Amino acid sequence: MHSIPRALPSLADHITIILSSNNLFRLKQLHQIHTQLLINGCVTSTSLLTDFLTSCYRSQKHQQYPLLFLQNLPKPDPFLWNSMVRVSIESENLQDFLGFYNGLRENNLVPNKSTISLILRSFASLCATHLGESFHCQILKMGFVSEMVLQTGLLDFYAKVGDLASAKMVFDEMPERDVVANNAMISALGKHGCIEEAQSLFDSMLERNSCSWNSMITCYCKLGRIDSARQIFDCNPVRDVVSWNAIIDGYCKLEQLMNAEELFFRMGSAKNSVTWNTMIAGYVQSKEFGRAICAFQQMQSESVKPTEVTMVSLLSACAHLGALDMGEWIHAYIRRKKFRVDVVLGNALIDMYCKCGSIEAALDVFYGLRVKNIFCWNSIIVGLGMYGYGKEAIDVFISMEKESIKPDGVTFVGLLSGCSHSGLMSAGRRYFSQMSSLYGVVPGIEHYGCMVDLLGRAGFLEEALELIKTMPMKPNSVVWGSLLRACQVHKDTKVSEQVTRYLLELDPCDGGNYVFLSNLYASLNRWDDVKICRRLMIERGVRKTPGCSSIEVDNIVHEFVAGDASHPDFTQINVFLDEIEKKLKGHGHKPDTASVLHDIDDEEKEIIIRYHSERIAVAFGLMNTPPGKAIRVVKNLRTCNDCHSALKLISKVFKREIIVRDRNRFHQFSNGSCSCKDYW
DNA sequence: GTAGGGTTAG
Repeated sequence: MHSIPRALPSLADHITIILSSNNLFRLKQLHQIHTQLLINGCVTSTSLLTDFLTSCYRSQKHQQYPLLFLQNLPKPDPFLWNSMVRVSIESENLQDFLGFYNGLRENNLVPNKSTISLILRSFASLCATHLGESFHCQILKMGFVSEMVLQTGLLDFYAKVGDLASAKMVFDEMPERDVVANNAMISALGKHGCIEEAQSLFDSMLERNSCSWNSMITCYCKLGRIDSARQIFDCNPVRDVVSWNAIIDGYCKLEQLMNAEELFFRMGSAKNSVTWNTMIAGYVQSKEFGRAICAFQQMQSESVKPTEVTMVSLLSACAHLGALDMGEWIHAYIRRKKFRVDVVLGNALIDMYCKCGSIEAALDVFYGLRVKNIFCWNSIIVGLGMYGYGKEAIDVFISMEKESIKPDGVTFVGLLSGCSHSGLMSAGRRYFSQMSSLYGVVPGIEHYGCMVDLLGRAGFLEEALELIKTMPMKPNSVVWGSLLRACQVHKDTKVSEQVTRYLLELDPCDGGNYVFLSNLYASLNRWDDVKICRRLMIERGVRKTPGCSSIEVDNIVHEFVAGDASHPDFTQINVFLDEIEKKLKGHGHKPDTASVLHDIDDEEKEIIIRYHSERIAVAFGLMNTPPGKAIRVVKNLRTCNDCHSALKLISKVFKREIIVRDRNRFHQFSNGSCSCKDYW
């Protein structure tokens, strides 16, 4: 009689202690509780138990435990089962979800309404079309037919997975439609571009709330019809913060930042975190990375709480800028604020670390992610390839296969370019031939591009040319460019001329092609052809993209454009560049001027090369960072031969690791050599 | 219910 009351508080205390100490890793204690609970016939408070089981599940160490526990209960508990179904689907773990869901059904229980809603929403966001469809059938069998909330959930599910026909069917079958259902249908129609139908449904509605208006704004924005969207925004009688956010986003998506900002500033203190996120994302989409970071600082000074979404945009900005310090700061901020690192944020971190030159940190994040989607796998495969870790990229691909993730076109771009950067000929050939036969991914022009690059670099110029001639699509300038580059590396001038003519025809506006061609002629001392090239550029109004390099020092990104003297420290940098040059010459460096466009004398050429933007950025880095700290530079173009060999030497002479991200890949210079093994 | 985020060959 009194043995149970005595056992109960101690049991509850036990759970509370474990929960509060955050120590869920003691299996022994778990078993103890488990046994006691079974003996007691589960009389502990359900909410405490729910906390306990969900914490177990979230702790990652004993994820299998809650299922075991529930299966062993003498009497099935609908609340506990429902909770676990919700927790597992919330963490986007379909396998666990199915385990709990099937367990629930096997115990003759039914999911409750809120569980069903959540499942439908999760299926929608996971695009789990088939699961959603079969779930729909089950809901019908369980007799939830006339529940308006669930029908709206179904409607929303079909809308999100892109099945407009089913959405319409659910909608038509609804005995009555409230404003919520109508709104869901409007947004479904809008997503499929059926704007006329959406508009007429909107016009026919007797009751409209702010969501109805906002859905219409979004519909027009999604179609790029910003003027119609603005009209609705302007005459919306129930304008709320969402209306503002929607229209601002519409402008951002069209890169009309001025219009977006005008509204943004007009909002004053009515801005919420979504408004800020929209604007920050807008800056990032328009490649205004610095302004994105400024906006974030302002957001903080106005005490608006940043969210996971803010972090994703900021990380993307860092990735583009190559701002590792800033990226690391954001990562620390994410940890400090205990933001949930889901697949999207996780991928943003992986991408940031990859693009900022810290592949180790990228791998850490990657392996730390419990749920990975195709984007995460692709990011890390592409990343490894960019560093010249082709073998490792293949290893990751193999484990991706083991986890039954189906590779897509991007995966193969990463894999093939990785093989190309590492000179893995046979692996590259094998994956190229397998991608359609074994994996069902039809090679696109980008995959042919990778193969041309792979073959060309390895010196199989004829085979590369043959591939271009037989490929099922018209070769573009990238493909010809790869071959041309290969011709240059292998000093083949026979194929080059033929290729260049195609190139200029295909892409008469790309300044890079002219420069390349001109340099090729220059290296052969064919100065008349150089002149023709330059004249063509002037005639066609094509300009060489100026080389631009950036380096982050103390959280500020400094940009240097080749030959540009506008940086405030320019004079000092210049003096230092002279010093570097002297030291390099002392170590036997001979300037290689082949990449200089102009027909000018050698001394002048050397000066032009010395002012290549990456050299300025590296000099600036050497001057402004403590000894031993790695120097990380991001360049918009490909590094020239001279800079490449100079940087190798600088890394040795100044005892600094230098990491340069150029247009194609990473170069890790250390103690006189480069990670690309001069194969780039 | 409405708003915000990620990978792609030279």
